[in-house]
Amino acid sequence: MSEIYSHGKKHLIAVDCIIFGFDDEGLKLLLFKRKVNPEKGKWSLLGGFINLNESVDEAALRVLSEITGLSKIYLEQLYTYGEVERDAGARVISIAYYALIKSNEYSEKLNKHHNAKWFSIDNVPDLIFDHNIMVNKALARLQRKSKTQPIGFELLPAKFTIPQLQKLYEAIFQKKFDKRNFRKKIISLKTLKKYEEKDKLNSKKGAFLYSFDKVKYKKMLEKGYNFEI
Amino acid sequence: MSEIYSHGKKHLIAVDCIIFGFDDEGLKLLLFKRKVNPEKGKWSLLGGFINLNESVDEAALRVLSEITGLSKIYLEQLYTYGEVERDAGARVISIAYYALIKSNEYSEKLNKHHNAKWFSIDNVPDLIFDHNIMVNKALARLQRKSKTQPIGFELLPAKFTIPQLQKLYEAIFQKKFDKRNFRKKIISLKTLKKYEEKDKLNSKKGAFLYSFDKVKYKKMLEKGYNFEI
DNA sequence: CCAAAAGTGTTGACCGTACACCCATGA
DNA sequence: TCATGGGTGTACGGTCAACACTTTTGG
Repeated sequence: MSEIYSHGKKHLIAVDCIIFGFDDEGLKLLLFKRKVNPEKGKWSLLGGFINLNESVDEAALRVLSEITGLSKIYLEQLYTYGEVERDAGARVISIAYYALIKSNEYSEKLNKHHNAKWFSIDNVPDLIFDHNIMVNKALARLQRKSKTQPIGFELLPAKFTIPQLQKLYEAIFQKKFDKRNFRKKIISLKTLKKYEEKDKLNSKKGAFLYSFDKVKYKKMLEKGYNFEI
Repeated sequence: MSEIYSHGKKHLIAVDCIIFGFDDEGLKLLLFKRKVNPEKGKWSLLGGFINLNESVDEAALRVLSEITGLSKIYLEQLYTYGEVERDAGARVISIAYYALIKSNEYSEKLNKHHNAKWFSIDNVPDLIFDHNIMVNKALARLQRKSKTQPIGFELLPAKFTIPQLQKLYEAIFQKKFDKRNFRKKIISLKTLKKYEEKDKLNSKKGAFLYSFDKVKYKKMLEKGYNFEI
């Protein structure tokens, strides 16, 4: 090893995951009751240290799948937090990731086992360290990305209705949309496939089911379409 | 220290800086000839290890100001690169930052001393490790941010002309704009202050000088203005 | 039969884009 | 006087935002 490397100081590096979910009640955040000191018993994001033989992305994926049991998760690096005193226990640099989980693929049983709980995005409790800052940044990122890319689909089941999709976007952007304009915009993207089936869970009339056409979406992205609503 | 921290493995953490500059010839990148093995003699980004007693942001700023002699630099964290084998010399996790430098405040003499050289953004050589990937991501970020925030100003002297500003935006977005539309858009933002002086370096007629009004700009950002051209 | 959610079109305002000529001046 | 870059206005088309009524059907 070149001498320059031996002069570098070594650090503890963690990953912390902001886990978003979505259901009838709106956008949710999965939080965990901390099991160790300091700050034992307080709510926190899911975290873990990075091993020597895994990449940072792999570490985030490992931590997530250990807890959720899911392997196909939308996961994206958010930001790295490196203040010296950010963690009261030791100097730890934390690389934050955010994940989007399809709630219908996630088992609620896991929560009791891990002391976890879903919180509504507009009712997030005080979290340890700088975790509230991470959550705010993740929400801002989700909003920004949703304007140009349909990542919101990652939070919905494979088949969904347009009113359901609208509720998702209203939850992400925290504002209401006109349903005629919303439908018009979504349809104009030509990336939805309509089914004959209806979902009657939320209304007597029933709403047609749609799915998302990934091939058409990729073409759309290349052309530089703007998903803004 | 809680037991959990002592189980974490420690890593070498570096910062790497993508340094942008701008002059008559266009958008530039400051690159350095590597002085150590492996890859000695190849071009690379400016980098350094993070000390135990400094935050990650502070480390990036320290590395930058050691080289450029500048202290007021626009600096923003870009992304963290954590593949196990990304650095051929050792397992190093690198936190990339990008910097915008006003070329008139930067002394060209510094370059010889540090084996550094400015490269045109559309003529970047092969760099060590994953540094080309970092550069591409930084340019994409600069483009995206420039659509909603006038960070391009960080690359210009305090007083500049509108044709100069247009050249900067054309360099960032790598495409030409209609000068009437550009001027109209920029003026409509109402964040420029016009001076009576003219700059005659680039034309016989001379172009009026402007400066950027940060107070008006901040108000604009709160209202959510779109800087897109 | 009625409550509740799904579905449907039109219009005006604004913004982005395309486009051509005159002005000032140093050489 | 002329070559060079600086400066100016208008018209079209597309996208966003506002707005109200009909349809379906389970209870």
